[in-house]
Amino acid sequence: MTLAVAVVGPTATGKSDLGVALAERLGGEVINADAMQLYRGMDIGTAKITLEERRGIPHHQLDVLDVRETASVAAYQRHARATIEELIGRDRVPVLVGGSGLYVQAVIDDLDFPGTDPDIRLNLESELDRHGPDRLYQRLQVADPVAAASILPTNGRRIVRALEVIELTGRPFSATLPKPGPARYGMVLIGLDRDPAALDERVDLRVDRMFAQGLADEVRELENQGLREGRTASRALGYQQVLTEFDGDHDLVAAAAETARATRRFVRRQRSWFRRDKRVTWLDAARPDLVEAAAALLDR
RNA sequence: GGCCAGGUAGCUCAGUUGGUAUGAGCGACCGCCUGAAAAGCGGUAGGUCGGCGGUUCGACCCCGCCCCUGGCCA
Repeated sequence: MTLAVAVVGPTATGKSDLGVALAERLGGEVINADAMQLYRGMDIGTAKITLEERRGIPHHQLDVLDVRETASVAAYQRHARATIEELIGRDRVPVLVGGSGLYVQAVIDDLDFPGTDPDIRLNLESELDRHGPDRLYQRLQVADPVAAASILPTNGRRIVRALEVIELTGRPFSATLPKPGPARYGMVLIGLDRDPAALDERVDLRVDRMFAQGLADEVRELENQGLREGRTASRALGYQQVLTEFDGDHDLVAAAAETARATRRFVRRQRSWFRRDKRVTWLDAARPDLVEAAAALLDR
């Protein structure tokens, strides 16, 4: 008897619907693993599933952050795991659904996040802003040659984090993802994908629909709630592009086109993230017997 | 029909005062990813420089003709 399942893969493939269907079938509940769906009020642009579409299935880790708050994998890991363990305790099947690869991995693999410090972080980041990554990278080469070897000299973000951890813990921070072993909670990983050209087309349609449904109004409303101060939320696909147009020509057609382009790029990054995880069994989301096929993977 | 501008990478365009195209942005493909991850970062492949002829040691660049696109004039 399978204890837990995760539905992963690129955006716009139909993960949310499959998640609900599986939860219904298995007596489960959904745990969101989508970084941007953590935010309250970001509904249209994140393609958040409606209450009706949830069909009574409880959804967790959804609408838990204010747009001004910065998301955090480490916090997500704690909360998602707590939720999953609570569900297991009640004999409910956890159905983890989402396309944020790092978030999924933080739940099912042994990732330990060594902490953070706002002051250290701020210092490093302002140094990055002022001088670029070169000298920070040189420091990293001295402090932790192993980490430096696995981080590109141009990747300011990773360099800053590595230096932060080293300064904070006094220990090296190789910052390499663990090799995937058996997934925590015995989780079965189902990957959902579609023919690339067909998915691109779906993305275009979905973006058009988002704008038709009032994405710009949603962004305007969230702007009043501090969206621009939100480090994570203001970068979300669609939101980012609309904000840019608010600052410029107010050309929503351009915003939509740019959102679609960026989303297609995102799809490719998601594929390359999940593709390498050999624990994932892939299903074509277009197959008519999708739910049955997915359910069949869980019988053993 | 005449005049002008233009035809260079899949797209939009730089460029070479004649010496094997440093091409750029976007796109495509591939990859990396430990507290912002819908973020951040990297790699690779694409060109008989519209066609044919000529001049030249050598032409994408000069000359001729032709084809195509856009504009103006008739």
